[in-house]
Amino acid sequence: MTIMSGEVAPHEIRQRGLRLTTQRELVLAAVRVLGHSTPEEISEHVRKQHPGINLSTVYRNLETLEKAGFVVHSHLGHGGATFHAADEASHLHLVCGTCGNVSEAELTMAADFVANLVAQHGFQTDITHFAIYGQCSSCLAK
Amino acid sequence: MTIMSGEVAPHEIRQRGLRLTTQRELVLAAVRVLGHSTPEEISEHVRKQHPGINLSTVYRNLETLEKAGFVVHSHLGHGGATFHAADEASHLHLVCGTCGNVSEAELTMAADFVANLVAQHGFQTDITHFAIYGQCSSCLAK
DNA sequence: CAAGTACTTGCAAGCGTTTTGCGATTAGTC
DNA sequence: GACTAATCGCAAAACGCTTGCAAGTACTTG
Repeated sequence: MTIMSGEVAPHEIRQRGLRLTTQRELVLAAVRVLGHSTPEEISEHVRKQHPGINLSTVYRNLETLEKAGFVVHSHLGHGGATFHAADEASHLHLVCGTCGNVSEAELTMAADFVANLVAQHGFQTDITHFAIYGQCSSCLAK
Repeated sequence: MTIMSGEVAPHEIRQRGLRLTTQRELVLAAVRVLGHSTPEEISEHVRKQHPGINLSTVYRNLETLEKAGFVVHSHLGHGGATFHAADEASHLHLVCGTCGNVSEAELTMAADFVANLVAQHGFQTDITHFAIYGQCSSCLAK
């Protein structure tokens, strides 16, 4: 098995006090394989191996897995949340309000900004959680 | 009438090519009075003067008023959008993921960050559109 | 100022997403 | 193997917002 399979070691789930179920294992594996993905996409992916899984089970497992620190969610656009593995290298999400495109930027771009907020407001920012909204270069050019 | 009433001059609506209706006038006035507010809150406020207004009318007017440049919306939390007057002094919104509190910060805090994104990605940011997510100082202290 | 037209409204229904109540099932424990 | 609490699937509901439609109204025009 390659890393891309999103392999889940059974004991890592139990180690954090969660029960190991087929559904939970597959939801975590799907998040790891898919990267940023919506609950809907995750459930579609899981259904390839476990056709019967219910969407509400996906939601409940995502919530449980997030509490246990396996996954995190962020808000990229105006729609729903997307989930990704907690240990996945994170980045900023630049959402273009005109064309809807989502591009990525290095976290270092925001380092000073984040430091400012800590220094002046005592606020510890997770800059990846919400999208950065604006206009992309190609839409600005029009 | 004081400024706090959110007074709407009839001709300012017509000047931008919109028809003047009681509902439209009251929706704009409500946004000006309430500051950041959800469509639901806006409709409740309007109903004090015009009980019959329908929520869909509020949504449609917010959309129209936004296109005409009277109001803008932003995404502060995980729920729906909030609206405020377009000419209201804008600021960053710091949303605490633990206590849910929303505080404000100066736009200047993000000036370098915004400049970076333009310089390196050609991306013109509206940093006020989505909330800045993290943990506030009092929640961090716990 | 009366008539026409395009815009706006209220209502009801619909839509996509997320949550919840509940009884049945199952994982982990003794 | 039996017990108990967690988890599951299902159905319904909640939520936030949108849309189709017929009736009503603001502005224009003659």
